[in-house]
Amino acid sequence: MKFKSEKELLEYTKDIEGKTFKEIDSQHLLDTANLRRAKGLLGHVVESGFYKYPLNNDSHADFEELDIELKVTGYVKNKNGSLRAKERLVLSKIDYNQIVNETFESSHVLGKCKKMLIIWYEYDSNKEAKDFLITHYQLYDMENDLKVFNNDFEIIKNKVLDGKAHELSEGDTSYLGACTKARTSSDRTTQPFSDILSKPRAYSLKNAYMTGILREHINSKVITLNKYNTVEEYVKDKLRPYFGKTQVEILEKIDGRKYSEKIPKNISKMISDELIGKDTELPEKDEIFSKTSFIIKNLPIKENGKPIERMSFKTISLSDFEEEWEDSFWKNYFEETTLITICYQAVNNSKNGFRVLKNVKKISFDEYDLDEFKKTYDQIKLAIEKEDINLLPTSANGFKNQLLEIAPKGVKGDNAYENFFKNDKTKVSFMISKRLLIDKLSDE
DNA sequence: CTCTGATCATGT
DNA sequence: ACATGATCAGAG
Repeated sequence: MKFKSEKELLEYTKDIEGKTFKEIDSQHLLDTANLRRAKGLLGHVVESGFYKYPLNNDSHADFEELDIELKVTGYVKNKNGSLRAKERLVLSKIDYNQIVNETFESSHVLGKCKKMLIIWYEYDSNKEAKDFLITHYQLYDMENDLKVFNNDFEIIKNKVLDGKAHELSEGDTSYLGACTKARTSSDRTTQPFSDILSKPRAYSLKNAYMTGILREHINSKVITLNKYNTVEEYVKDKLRPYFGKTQVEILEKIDGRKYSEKIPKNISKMISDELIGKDTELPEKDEIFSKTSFIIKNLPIKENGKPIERMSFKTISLSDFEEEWEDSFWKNYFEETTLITICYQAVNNSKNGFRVLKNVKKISFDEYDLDEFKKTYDQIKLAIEKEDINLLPTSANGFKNQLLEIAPKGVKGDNAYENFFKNDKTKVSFMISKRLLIDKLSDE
């Protein structure tokens, strides 16, 4: 079937809403396939069954005459009813040897994926794939976020130019990710400015971005112009007037109160909440926040720039460890998230409250980090399996060169590690080790 | 000092 | 009432 115009294509596509894959599978692809791991199969079903296209693997856009690429992707319903993309959307492969000669405007990925018809279905772990329900479709155009894409593209390109393709991480960028794409985990490829072999990667629209555009589509929200290319840029902009000032000075400037006596323990957090915004308010402040996964962090550092503390993350619960690492929440979390770290320097070993706003650092995790984190994850699985507190990878009890630790959390009188094994009373969280932080902060 | 379990202040 | 982000504080 050929379409003469976008309008015609969209008109035809209307009928797909409300259908399950089984209902449109006129080529009976679902009958023979062994589901579950058959990636891309649902896309093929839509392509051949609904649009009556012969299956192709060439590099042309699916609706070639319109330069529109077809993408079929899932979302899940959160407990509170909101929707969230199930996965990142993988675009074309990154050719490390080519990217260095490209701009985003001239790139292969933009050529193929600038406009996409995205078909959304509701993923439901209790259903078989053939029964997933298609509920939305949208014509998506990268043009709307071109500034951010350009910036992301340059970040990826620059890493390759620096001979650091092997250090790429999805957390490096805002919307356009460089996700791993290998047939096997040992698959490696060359890069132009280093002899180190690198994991093959593909461009992707990051999970948080997909969630952003889905929600935008459903709420038909008016697109607010976004002023910033990265969260880091936003944060630096907001903090600009305060660099070189102490925490107490900054807070006094903001709220007019004096803090000479008792310093609130969370003074850095009070400042970042006020100047940058509380996490829940951020999506309204700038579009960049509703389409990226990031965390604003505060960190005290010494005069030599090294961290004074480890960095903590939210609590972990038993159910987080049911999956294998590859499919786990935490792998995805560390893979995709960017930590925007506001550093306060302890000049003359000054105490909390009297440290000076020094800089803002971006931290993301690469393959090496994730492989190390896996060890911690697997160790926790083991501890759970054996129900043995002593096996938990704490910093004291863990293994050598551990980058991800677990640490207690809670209130006075808690017995944190004991509680971890009682699902409903989690009192344990992840912390990344100082060693890793030192490494991350000294980058550049 | 560093290490590491414990605890605080606040938000939801 | 409990999770979160972050610092505190005793041991060594």
